[in-house]
Amino acid sequence: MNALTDSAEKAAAMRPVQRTSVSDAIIAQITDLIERNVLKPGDRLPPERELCKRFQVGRSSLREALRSLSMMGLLEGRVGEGTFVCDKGQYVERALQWGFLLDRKKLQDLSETRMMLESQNAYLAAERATPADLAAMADALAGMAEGLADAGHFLASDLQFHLLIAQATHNSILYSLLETTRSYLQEWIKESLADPSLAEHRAELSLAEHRQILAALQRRDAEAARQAMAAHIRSSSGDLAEKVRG
Amino acid sequence: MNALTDSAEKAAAMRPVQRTSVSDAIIAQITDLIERNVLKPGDRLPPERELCKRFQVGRSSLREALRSLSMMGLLEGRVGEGTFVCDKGQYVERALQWGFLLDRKKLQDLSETRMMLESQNAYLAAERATPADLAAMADALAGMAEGLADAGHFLASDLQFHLLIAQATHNSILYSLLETTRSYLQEWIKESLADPSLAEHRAELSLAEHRQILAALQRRDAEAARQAMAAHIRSSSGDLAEKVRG
DNA sequence: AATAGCTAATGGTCTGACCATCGGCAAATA
DNA sequence: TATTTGCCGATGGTCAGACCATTAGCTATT
Repeated sequence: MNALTDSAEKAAAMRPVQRTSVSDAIIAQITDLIERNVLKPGDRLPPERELCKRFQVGRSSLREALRSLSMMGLLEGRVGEGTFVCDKGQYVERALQWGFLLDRKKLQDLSETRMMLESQNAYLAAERATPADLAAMADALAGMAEGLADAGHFLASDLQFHLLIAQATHNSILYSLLETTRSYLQEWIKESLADPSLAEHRAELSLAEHRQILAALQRRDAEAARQAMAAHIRSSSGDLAEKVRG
Repeated sequence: MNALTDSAEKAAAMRPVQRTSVSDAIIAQITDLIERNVLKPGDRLPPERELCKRFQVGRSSLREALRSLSMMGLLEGRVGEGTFVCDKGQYVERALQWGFLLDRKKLQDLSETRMMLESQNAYLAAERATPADLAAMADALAGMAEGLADAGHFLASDLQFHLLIAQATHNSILYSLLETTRSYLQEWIKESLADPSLAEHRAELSLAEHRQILAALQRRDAEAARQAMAAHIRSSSGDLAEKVRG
């Protein structure tokens, strides 16, 4: 054995050297620029070939960095136009999305999660919704009433109503989570309403349930809003659950 | 004006073509393989040059894909050895790198989201926890009691207790969400406990609160469990909230 | 005035090359 | 024999140059 490897003190004294990859360095720089607001949302970056000269790196390394930043939702590349800073500051939201990207297929779990998010959002929205928020919800509800015959129109207004509630919480993360879970379930929701025998009855019932929710929100009755939303999801996902099991 | 552009029907009939980039296609394929567990954590991918032949793409595109996957914490490249599939835990570590992107509003939102997840998980856990789950929680609680003096030990057991509750919901998505939100807040939680003047008092208080939660879970009293958890989070995040505002 | 065609700029992709590092093996060494 | 040293092939990391598809903006034609 070497004497050095035996000496815990000396071994501790020399740490592994810091080996930073070129791409990581570029990522760090650009991220820093965005964070310090030197690069503002919507701004256009210099062309790749010029960035190569500035950073003194090859185009491969630069592109790997830009690609990663695009994947994180910080940048967006458009052919023939340039590379732009994204306006949506969805850093965290995007990351949370990755979190359960791997074990989807758990429709049941997802449905339960959605129910919890929706009802809790209703609770918070009752406390925080501005008059403008409530007005927008009323509009969406009117849209649903108009679209009773048109499934597409009805569903769009339905979705909008739920998203408006999430928006009224004024919590971007809760909104993003609901949006994501909802988007995963959207396919099945569509299918369940595609059945013409159920559609009409369900649409009317759904409309009534939404009215109750909105009424609770307008009364600022958080607990009632939560329960109304929970009841709505339960009733509307009943067919869905059967479909999943069948 | 062209007649076609005036015709809403015909315009609606032809949608924009789907232009999928090569890298995105590779990312989708590899992600899918990992999801379906064909590629297990620790597995080694074929060399880049061979992947190029298999995917029939250039090395640039392949590397941009691998780079993005590495950035998301799914893969890890080691020079001279190969590219390996990460276990899911490594993802959090990478994600923390972006922790500084959190502004105050986001931090508050995240904290609120966590509170909602924790309390709702407690509710569900009260209904579903198995005897084994409850025993594990009791162990974690004992660990906290042991570590009253050792902040590191205490915090570890604390975290474990909360994760065990999430696990007891037997809902993988809720667990994953809580795990992620928690990991983001972990460093701030650490900071707030780092203040020695507060630490001792808070630790004892925290222990008592955890005992109440566990008691509610053992009684299968879902509502009590939720409220106990909510109270705990409120009390333990009080200092945190002040730190954020200051 | 509107349209079609041209041109330059730009991101996307491919190829081939070189480098630094790592694992393993054989030769040299004690 | 056991350990160390040096070498070699494989592999990820990086670079440079080229070509392609798309886009915006300009120009000439109608």
